[in-house]
Amino acid sequence: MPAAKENGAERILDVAQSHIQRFGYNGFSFRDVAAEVGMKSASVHYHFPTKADLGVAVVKRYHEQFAAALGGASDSALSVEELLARFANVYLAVLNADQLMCLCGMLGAEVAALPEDVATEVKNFFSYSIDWLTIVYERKDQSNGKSETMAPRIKAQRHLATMQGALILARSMRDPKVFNEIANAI
Amino acid sequence: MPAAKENGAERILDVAQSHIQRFGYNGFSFRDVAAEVGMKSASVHYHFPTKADLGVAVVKRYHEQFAAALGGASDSALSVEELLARFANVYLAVLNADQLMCLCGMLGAEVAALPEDVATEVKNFFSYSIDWLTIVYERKDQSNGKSETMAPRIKAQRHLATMQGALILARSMRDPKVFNEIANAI
DNA sequence: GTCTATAATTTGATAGAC
DNA sequence: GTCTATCAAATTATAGAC
Repeated sequence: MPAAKENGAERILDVAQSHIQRFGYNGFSFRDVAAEVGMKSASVHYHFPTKADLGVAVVKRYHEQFAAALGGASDSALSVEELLARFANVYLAVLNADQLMCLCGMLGAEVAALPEDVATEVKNFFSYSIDWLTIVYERKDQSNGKSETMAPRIKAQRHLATMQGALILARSMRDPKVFNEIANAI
Repeated sequence: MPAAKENGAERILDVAQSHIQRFGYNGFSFRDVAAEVGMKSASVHYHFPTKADLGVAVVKRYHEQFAAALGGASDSALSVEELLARFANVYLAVLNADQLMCLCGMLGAEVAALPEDVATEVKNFFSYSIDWLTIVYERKDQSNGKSETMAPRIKAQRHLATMQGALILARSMRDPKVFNEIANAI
């Protein structure tokens, strides 16, 4: 959520994130970002010396914002259904923004082409997401008494995979409804 | 499946496909492909004048090979379970090859950065995949009598999304097991 | 912090010899 | 069908003035 007044570094992060979500890590340049922010590429290098530095900063900030939007998974004030709905809504906000991929869904696909620092941050984001969902599914299993055959962590992985794939499908089919249909089907 | 003896165009398609699956459309160059094939970039341009031409050819061939490996979805000699297992096995072969993305999963993420011709072929591939899975889920609904609330097409979309997302997760986590766990959980 | 200028490399693509 | 040679543009990155 871009605040009303942002410093140069923040505006660069906003634009860089949007470009990565649209075109991928290899699909944007310092000049692209600089032009949209309203400065020259040398000024972007002042804030983020290398492209890997910029990539790492974008992913770290995204991770933090994502965690803030999700809140705690063991928050007992919310039901399991409310927590999963919140998770879906965070993804829905991403898609509706401008038919964007999840930042880390995009970078996850490209992971073999990323600087190692950036790839590590992407892994951290997914680890966090799986941990969050695992806690929710553990609570779900506890609440309904029947013995579950599938481990909560596997359910969490499947849940996350379905959301990421739904974003790819919706974009590829050029039909945002596809995401909603899949998200509601989970 | 690269045959023992291939002409220049086929070898180029093999290498280009592998590079796209690893690094994405913006992550490979004519020179990269030429070097691995053992020729010069000008020779690649002889076979595929533009990068978009090469991209379209790669996706079309992938689509054909995928369809051949899947076979007919209404093939009554196979059970619904066998058909879904076959679908999963085609994806598994992709991942095991060398921790690759599905070609169209990668291109689907990058769709906003693709030439329109290539984006159209990606959409065709996903339309085909959803149609194939929809037929299988229709048969499944017919065989077990209970009234289903979720339309077969929605189930098909969800199934496909989960497979694509599972490839992203497995690569990002650098753990191929993740794909198997998710695929078995469907 | 932002600029101009520029270096060093890579990229997609073409011309023309063999 | 493949090569050498080359081009024009774009890319990441740096040096130094303001």
